Amino acid sequence: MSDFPDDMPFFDEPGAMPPRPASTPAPSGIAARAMAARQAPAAPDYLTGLNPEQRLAVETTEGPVLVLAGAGTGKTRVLTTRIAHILSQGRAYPSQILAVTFTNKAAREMKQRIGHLVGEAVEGMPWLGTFHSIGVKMLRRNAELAGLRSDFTILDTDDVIRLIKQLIQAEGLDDKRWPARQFAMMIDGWKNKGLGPAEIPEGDARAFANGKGRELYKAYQDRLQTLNACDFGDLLCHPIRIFRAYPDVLKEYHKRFKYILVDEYQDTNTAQYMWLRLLAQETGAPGQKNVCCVGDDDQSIYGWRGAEVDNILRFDKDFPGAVVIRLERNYRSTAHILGAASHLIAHNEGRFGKTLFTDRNDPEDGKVNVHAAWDSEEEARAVGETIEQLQRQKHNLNDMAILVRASFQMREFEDRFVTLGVNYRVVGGPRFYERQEIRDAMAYFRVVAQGADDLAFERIVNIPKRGLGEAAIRQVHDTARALGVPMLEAARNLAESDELKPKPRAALREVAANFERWQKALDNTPHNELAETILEESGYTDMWKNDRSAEAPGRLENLKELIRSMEEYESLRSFLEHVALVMDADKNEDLDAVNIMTLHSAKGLEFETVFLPGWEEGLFPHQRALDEGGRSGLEEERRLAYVGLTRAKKNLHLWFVSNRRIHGLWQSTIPSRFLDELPEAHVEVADAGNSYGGYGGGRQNPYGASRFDSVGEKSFSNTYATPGWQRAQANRTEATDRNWGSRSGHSVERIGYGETDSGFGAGRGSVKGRTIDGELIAKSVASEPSRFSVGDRVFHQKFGNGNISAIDGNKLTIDFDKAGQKKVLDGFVNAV
DNA sequence: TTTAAGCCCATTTTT
DNA sequence: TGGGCTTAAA
Repeated sequence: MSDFPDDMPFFDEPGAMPPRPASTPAPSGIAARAMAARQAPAAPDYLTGLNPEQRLAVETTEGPVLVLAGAGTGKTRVLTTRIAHILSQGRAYPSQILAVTFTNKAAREMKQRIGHLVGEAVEGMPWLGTFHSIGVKMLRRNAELAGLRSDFTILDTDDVIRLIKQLIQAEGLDDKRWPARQFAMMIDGWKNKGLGPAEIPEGDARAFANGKGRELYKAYQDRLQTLNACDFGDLLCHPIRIFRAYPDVLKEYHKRFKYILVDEYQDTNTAQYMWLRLLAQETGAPGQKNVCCVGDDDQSIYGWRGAEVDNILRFDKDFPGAVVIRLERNYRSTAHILGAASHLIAHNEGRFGKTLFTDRNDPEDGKVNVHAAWDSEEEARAVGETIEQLQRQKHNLNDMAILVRASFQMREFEDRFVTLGVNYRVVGGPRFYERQEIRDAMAYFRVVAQGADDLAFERIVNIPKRGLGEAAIRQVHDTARALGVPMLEAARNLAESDELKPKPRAALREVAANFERWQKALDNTPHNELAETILEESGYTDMWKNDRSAEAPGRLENLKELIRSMEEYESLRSFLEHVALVMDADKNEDLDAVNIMTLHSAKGLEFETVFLPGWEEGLFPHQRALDEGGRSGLEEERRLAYVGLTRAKKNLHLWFVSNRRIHGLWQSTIPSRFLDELPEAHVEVADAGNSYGGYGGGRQNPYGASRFDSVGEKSFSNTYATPGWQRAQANRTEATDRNWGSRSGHSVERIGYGETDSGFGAGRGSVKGRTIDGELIAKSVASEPSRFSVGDRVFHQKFGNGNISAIDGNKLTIDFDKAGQKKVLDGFVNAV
């Protein structure tokens, strides 16, 4: 409630004036640029050190501006300096600037860096934050226009799923057949597009719950309203609806915001776009549109969660007369790394087209290294060796990162580092506020703060166990519905009646009495003390103290940490809001450790040395991205590769393996097409040593020969001078057809493609054809009976000779002479 | 209420 | 293959 702006004057009092180092009055528009151009003697120091493009992006304050900022070109610097510039020129008060980011981390960083430039004035920037945090702020001011009270609760995904499950059951639908999780995702998708129940496409509405999708969505929204709650999507959708229905509300914001800045514009979804467009119709004065969007279309990697690259691509159409500024001078990476990344990304269509360059020219800089390994174990071992080697040369582990496409790849590296005794940290992963004990504790607090929070109530009413079974909870639920009151109140009523058996009645009475007492204490007890009391008196801490499992002590520790962190907030409410919006917890930076994370979570980061393992078809690009996204899916994968490459400052190592175990089955893999899209001049194929990394042995790469087919084979040198290098794109399909055309001949070895029903992406039972560049290149033949029988002697590329001991469809269990019993797909073995 | 056995699933993730 | 989750049984 602390930052609830209603107690503040809408426009700022002069006391909030920013420092104004420039004593000259601020000229506007062209005049400003003209003055800058003639090198005004009093150029403030924050401008020094900017390159011309950056400076232009900072100083073009009036009118719409799109800054296309390539990786490592100083994007954040431009954004923060621009704000500092606006402030110190006296063009706006801090509270008249709307600055939006996607993540809390980005917002925090921005705030910090502006602080360095302008000092205290940052504190007066209440409208710097994530889309969602700003959305909440707006919604709280006008909650009643969305049918909510201003103290509404924000539900997390967990709550949402439980709520939807209840609704599905209430409709008399089978919650197995219609999973709540799936419907939650559908709702999320609709809200990403800004669609309410009435606006969703008929097809979507029919696709769920026997055609009841729309009704269910409606029921969900109604339920949220009675609960006085919002989901994440609503934090933007409600404001959009309010802006449209109440122009005077929007008008106020138009008057208020003189400058709008948006970070990572390529990641905006349709709802965010609509929200922004409404606000950006006017900034400060009639006809004025001071919107500055910063982004990089080449780093758009969140299409799968609703981001529309199109938003950035059509910026100049949305805002006619927009100035487009390209930042292409890279300050991060070596020329080789940039060359490799640029060449790769050039394979994408539908992009603005930027070419990163650098002045850096150090002959010491090595090329990008491509390595082959036999399997993922060897891959991890080799990466580990390189890391130890670097460590011996006094490199910090903190400066190294392993970026994987999918998190299952992490395990092998972790295992390896454990045996080597190398420190590592996994970035991302399950977060503090998502832990069970934290959520439970938060549920207690939520009920205390907002008695109508039924979802929170239901979560903890029987935790710790109080003998309140399903039946009793159902009764509370039904009573609450019947009386139209929150469950807490219904519980109180029931405890006084004799509708329940003595045991649950007593339990309910105690719970109700507890909450009543805590709620009373809320106003006159420091909230962190109260929180501790709640957890003690409810028996929640005891529950974990009595728990003998290995995690219990850690959970108690987390609860302590939770209480400790509450001190920083002035009220229970503001703490709850913080947790709802800021789900991240900080990692231990003190420890020197190798960073392991997914490519997605690496966006925005940089490391001296980067390892990119798993560059194989099916994994990267991921088969599922190709199947579901066609050509645009492939392009997004390529952008992901680009993001990966551009994280590296000096050293970059790419890896691919010939064999990988997927879902317990060994699959033979072929090098990623992205490897072939790297330019020869900047890449070095590292010696594979003893390992046989080639895609040889008579198999054929269905995408046509690749220059990586024979890495490690002695008949070829380790260079690019392999025959496959000149492979034309057209040959790819041709070669593929040839390959598949001959598949019925037993002499031709088959690779695992198409026939697998457990391979990448293919669904069980219903095997899809494989799609590359959006075209179907091969149909599955899963129905084909296995050409082997039990007892057959076969040869496997990885495991050698063995006898088949069992056959399950196309899955063979084979007793190998050397490797022991393994399960493999029949496509990977040959009759001997 | 707790434990064991079957069952389904298997990119990426922020708020 | 292996983890998370639901169901069935004690």
